[in-house]
Amino acid sequence: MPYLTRNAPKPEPVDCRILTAALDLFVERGFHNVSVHDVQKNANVSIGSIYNHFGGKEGIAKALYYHLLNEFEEMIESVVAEDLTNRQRCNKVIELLFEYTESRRNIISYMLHAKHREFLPDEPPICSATPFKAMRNIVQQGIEDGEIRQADPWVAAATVFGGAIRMIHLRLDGVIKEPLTDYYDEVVDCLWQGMNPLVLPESKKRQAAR
Amino acid sequence: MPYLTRNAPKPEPVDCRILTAALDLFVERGFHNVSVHDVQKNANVSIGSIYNHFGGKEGIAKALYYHLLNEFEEMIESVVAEDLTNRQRCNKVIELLFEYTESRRNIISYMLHAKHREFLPDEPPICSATPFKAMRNIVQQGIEDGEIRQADPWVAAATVFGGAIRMIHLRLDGVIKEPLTDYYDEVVDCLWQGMNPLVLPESKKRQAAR
DNA sequence: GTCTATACGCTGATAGAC
DNA sequence: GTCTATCAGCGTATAGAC
Repeated sequence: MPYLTRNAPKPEPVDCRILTAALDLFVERGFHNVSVHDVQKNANVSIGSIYNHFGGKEGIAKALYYHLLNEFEEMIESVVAEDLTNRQRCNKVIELLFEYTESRRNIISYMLHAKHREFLPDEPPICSATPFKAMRNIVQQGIEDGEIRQADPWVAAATVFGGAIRMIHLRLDGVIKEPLTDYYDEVVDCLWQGMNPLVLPESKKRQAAR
Repeated sequence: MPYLTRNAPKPEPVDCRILTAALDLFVERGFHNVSVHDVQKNANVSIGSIYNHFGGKEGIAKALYYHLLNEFEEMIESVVAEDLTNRQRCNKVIELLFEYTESRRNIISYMLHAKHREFLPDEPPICSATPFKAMRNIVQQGIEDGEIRQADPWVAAATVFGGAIRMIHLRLDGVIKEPLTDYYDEVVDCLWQGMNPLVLPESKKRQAAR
């Protein structure tokens, strides 16, 4: 199931209906503002089914989390598998994240916004989960291969993906009105070239030295 | 009250005790996992007082939000008031955000993590709030003055502050172990110079062209 | 303004028939 | 495995004394 996508089988099984309904509701209202009854109604299932399948509301959130994390991981892995430079891999990841923010908004929103500590008490935070580790690895490899500037691993990864992730947040919050894909080229340009002006006016050069 | 700081008056008034207790609890457990009784106990106040002062749990969250937003705004404004280039202002904002992530962790955490849509139904998302607007303005001014690379306003602002904000998230989640202030220099370096290696190996130049 | 005690609704969860 | 009906507990909010 590459790239977070998955052509759902025609007759959606019960599990799937529950997860889909829950995802939509969780994203729209927030985990704690959704009751099991809400999910039940939206999924056209009985409460009993929900408890049979997932053992409760937390169970749903948990399953959803691991499922999406897994799709996310496969997406990254498929990028790593391609024959690209690590810099190109970074760009590809950003491109895909932007695309999926547009086409599968709720998936991205759930993974990004959800405070997993609230329903996965002793789970490590999402930033240390494998897909994010894989993203850091790409950057790290890029540094070792001389394609990417030498820098502390955390700083490098945060710089490479931070701007894009920020754009995604702004888009999800409805602050940015245009599709993210429109911004892709400029985002990667700024990312690799830095925010220094191409030609620094003489008058500013001294002050900017700092 | 500059820079998010405020030397509290010795005998803390009731309102203040409630807000402080609520902030700590909200950050630690999440808004929905905190009951009014919890706040009451932690603040050494009665439930009645809470309802008299803030009208309920949402009222507390709301007051807290506006209060901190205000402090945040004053912090930005004080930076704008300084006699600096806009680039230096950006750096200063990042520096201060890093410092306060270390010294006043909960404030930053509340503003960054809290899903305000959940208790402020018809409030615009925080990213469009005035302090963030002010940050974008600094970048915009920098562009117009030729200190900062020409780019779409959203992209420029996201690139300038995205990496730093990402670092803050990682630090708040406990993924980064060292104080953020240790990373400041490298973060701004990467930000302004971009992630291209200073010397690109010949072998990579062709591929990296993309 | 502050407090205690109380009411009421909602929600997560279970029991038990089919 | 699926469903309906029902329970028990928590959490918000209020009433009313001080």
